[in-house]
Amino acid sequence: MPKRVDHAERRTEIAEALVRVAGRRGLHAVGMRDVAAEAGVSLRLVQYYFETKEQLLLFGLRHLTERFGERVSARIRAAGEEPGPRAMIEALLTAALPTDLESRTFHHLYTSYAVLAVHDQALAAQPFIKDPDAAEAALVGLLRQAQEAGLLRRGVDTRAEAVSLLAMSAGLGTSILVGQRDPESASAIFDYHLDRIFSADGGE
Amino acid sequence: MPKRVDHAERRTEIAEALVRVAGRRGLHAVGMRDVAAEAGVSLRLVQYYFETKEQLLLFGLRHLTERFGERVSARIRAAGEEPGPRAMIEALLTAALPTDLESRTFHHLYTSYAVLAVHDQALAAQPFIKDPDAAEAALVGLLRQAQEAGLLRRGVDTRAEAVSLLAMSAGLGTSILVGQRDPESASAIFDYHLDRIFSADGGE
DNA sequence: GTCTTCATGATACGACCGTACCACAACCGT
DNA sequence: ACGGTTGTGGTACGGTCGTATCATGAAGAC
Repeated sequence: MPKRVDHAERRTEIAEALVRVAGRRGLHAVGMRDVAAEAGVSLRLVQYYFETKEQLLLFGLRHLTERFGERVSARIRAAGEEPGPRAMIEALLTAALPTDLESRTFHHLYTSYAVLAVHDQALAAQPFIKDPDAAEAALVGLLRQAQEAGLLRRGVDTRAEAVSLLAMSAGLGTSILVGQRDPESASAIFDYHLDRIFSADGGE
Repeated sequence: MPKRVDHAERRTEIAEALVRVAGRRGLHAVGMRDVAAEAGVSLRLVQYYFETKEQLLLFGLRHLTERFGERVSARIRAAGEEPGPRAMIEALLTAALPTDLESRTFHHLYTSYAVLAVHDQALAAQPFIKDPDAAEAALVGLLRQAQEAGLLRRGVDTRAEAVSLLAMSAGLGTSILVGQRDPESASAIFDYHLDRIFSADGGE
């Protein structure tokens, strides 16, 4: 059986098994044996491709964020052939909400990692900083673009609005996750603010 | 030594030990033995006052939220003898930010509990719903009050603004917690929105 | 003054977890 | 052809964790 194997691919499969089982039972409840069983390989192999559990977790986090970033990008592209800035912003914000299983899992695990990162400097060095900064930059870019096109009301601070909308997205996402709020009401909140930011004649 | 002892008081002491050690090392890394050592009692006693670890965690969460609720209330009362609605709202929002050790611990542990609650129905039944709803109601009340006093700009939706501000508070809090943002910039965001919500002549 | 109940200590148990070790089969380079 | 590297399985080890058990001293009840 042992033919040469693509390590990167195997690591990805195992990382996806980690994400699946962690999404089902919670990251705190996941052991190497669970990941091995979910991936359909032996415990030894998980050890083989990831020397230690910490490395597995790190790789899992990176994989999770990459996959979700791609998903959000795809959603934005799917927002229309020639989407206006407002539609793109709305797509960006709602794509980040935990609506279906995949986005729920992402929110759940990303938050789990964030909590761990508070006391684990290896995790703290991971994309908790870089990744949201990229989202913020993208959102600021979209708002600036809309502003220069004259679509925004007077007095709008694009940076402050971008930060606010992303913080709201995170906060509302957690509320949805724990069942306090539903996705529709969160979307309504976004609409409220985009109505406020964009001119009445619409950015669509 | 064994004189009669106040169970409630003892449970509170142990719960505070739990909060302290969980704040230092993370909730996931806390065992009964750690709590016992932190509280200066034997492992057996922790078992005695809390039959099981789950009960300890539940009680710890309740204690944490109660204490923090009192803290926020105190901050609001301290916002001035006869504070305007805007000052009270600002106090409410900034008091919830993780600025010092206690508020950082609160944010950290509350988030930890929220993550656990995703798959633990005993935790899901805890104040994750009730507590933020109370905060939302309070904030809506303050905004309505300001609106009726003519302090708000036209077109402000008090419910939507309350939900947004609280979601922002949660989102910004997490950003601060993981070191992505500092408390001052978060306060600036609140100022930006309160400037927008309140009339130019000020609600102060 | 006994006797029950409360509070506390020490320690043992069983399970699980991450990691390490050992063995071996299959492939590749030479 | 063959020796060394690579991939894989099985399993054992040491530690920790939550919980259970046993024992016992001190305090209140009657």
